[in-house]
Amino acid sequence: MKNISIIDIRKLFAFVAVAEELHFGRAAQRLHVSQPPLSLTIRALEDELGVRLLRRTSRRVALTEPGRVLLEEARAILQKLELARRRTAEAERGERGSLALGFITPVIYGPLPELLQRYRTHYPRVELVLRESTGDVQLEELERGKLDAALVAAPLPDARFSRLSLLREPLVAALPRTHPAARGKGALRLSQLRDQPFIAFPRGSAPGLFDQIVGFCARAGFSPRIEQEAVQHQTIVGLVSAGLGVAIVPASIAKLRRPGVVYRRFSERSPLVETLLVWRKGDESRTLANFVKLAAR
Amino acid sequence: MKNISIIDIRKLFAFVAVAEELHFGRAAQRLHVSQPPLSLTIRALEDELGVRLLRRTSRRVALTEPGRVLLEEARAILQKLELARRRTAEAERGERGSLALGFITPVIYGPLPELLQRYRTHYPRVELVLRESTGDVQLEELERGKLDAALVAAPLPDARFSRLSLLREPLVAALPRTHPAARGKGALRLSQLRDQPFIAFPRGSAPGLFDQIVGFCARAGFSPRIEQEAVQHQTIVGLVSAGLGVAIVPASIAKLRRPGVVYRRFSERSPLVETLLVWRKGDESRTLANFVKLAAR
DNA sequence: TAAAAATACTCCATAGGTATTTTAT
DNA sequence: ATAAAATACCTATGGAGTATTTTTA
Repeated sequence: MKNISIIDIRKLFAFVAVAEELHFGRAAQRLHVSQPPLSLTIRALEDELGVRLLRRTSRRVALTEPGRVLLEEARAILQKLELARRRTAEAERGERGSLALGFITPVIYGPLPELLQRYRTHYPRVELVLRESTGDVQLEELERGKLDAALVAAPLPDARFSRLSLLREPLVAALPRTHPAARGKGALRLSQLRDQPFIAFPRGSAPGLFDQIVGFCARAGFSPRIEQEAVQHQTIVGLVSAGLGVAIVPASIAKLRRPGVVYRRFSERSPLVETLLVWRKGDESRTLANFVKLAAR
Repeated sequence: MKNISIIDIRKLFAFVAVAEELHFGRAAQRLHVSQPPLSLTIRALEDELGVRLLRRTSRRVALTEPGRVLLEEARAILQKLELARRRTAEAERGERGSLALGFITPVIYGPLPELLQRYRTHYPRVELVLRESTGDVQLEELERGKLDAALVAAPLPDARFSRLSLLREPLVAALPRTHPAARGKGALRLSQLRDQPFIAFPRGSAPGLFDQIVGFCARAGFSPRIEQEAVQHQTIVGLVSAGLGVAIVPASIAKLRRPGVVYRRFSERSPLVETLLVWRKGDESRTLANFVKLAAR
């Protein structure tokens, strides 16, 4: 590292002082050094650049043209150095940096929007990188460091991660407005849907939730007759509104209002669908810590 | 200067190497130092910033969030340092910087425009600062360093300055189109203007030129009868076009075409009006030297 | 001749080297 | 068991000090 061809900041700092004072003695006082080493420092800088920066006589010191140019550059560089220190400190406090966050689709209708908004107002200088995908992919990306945190559905197959429960919500029925069961008031008995055509998502895209729904039906004494499959809840609700069948969805999906669709809660005790915030155990990122803290209220 | 609280560039340089290699050993090779001092350097940087920049295990090195932020800042700073060196070198060659140039009004119709254009195409990164004023003010500002060069009329009252003759031109007559002397072809005899009302500038604004004009008339056997005064040649020509009198002006003013004004050269041998480029003796500015060289063709 | 920068020298703090130990996978 | 970072210790370069000389307005 001897032969680093990079200008020494100490020399620049000294040069700025001399260029501003136009007097070696006063500049030396300002820098808390004696005058002779300061002269040597400036001389060394000039030799290094191969340029005369100051015209000196014993009566007056004046900047040359290269000196004026370097003065401007040097001031900018010194300022940038201070900025770097400040920004690094901000990053240390989790006020600057980036946070890669994965999520599964349904949380768009659940806790995600408000959480994001809250975080962005508290930490506006953190760049949020959002990635939507299925739960298994997210745990994989979390492991590899491509994500810092993820919003997924419980249960978590894996003990490698820390977790925080964000939401526990019951299942509700989504019914075409024309459906007989849509007419009633209050709670609906799940067994009423026994022989209805169901619309659901393929088990692979969210096995936990799928099993909860099927299990709920089983406890009500039937196995749902699934006639249509769609990956997105948005699509499922669309098919319901078209009268192709009924669906069982997490309660927060009811925010997805759509003409022709009626939501009703069940009189049976519904299993609770849980949304988890998960992150790598032992991850010391402060942006992450701040996000988790905000998520926990 | 011991207690400068400014981040050491060597440390930043070392950090960038480690952050890019994510391996102390390889980074040390790249920097041509051995590994132990590099570890100490990074440690010192971390202590100085009060921040952990790298998470190290004996198997892998990873950036922390503050580390990522500092890496970005550090790269920008190192780049800016190289830029500073380049720009200083450019200034040394006179390709960057500024040049303050004073001039008297008439040179706008003379050598100034082409000279400026030529200079700007050769040295586009030099900032040209132009100041218009009278000759005496310019010599004063030149002396005080507020100007680097000036275009003034000869003779120069002062031997303190270096000079270059840019233009030597004769005097011509500016006549109202309706004037009898405007009808002739070829040269005009100055003595024909003996009893005409003259329009001239006050002597104080350009004594040299004024005396040349009056002396020219004296040699033709008369003293001009000055009826109107105007400081600007533009105004003088305007008054001529209004028929208020005749004027004697440097030949380059004839470029100032105006309906109702006719210019004619004199048959008598006209004194030559000289435009000089002047600058401080011993001024070593390369921007100035380049300007002078271009002005000399 | 006087104020200010340059030169001459001395000293020590620290960058950098080598040898070795510790640590985590 | 091994690769890699940390620790320990040594050396020497160069940054900073004091005393003095040189320079020019």
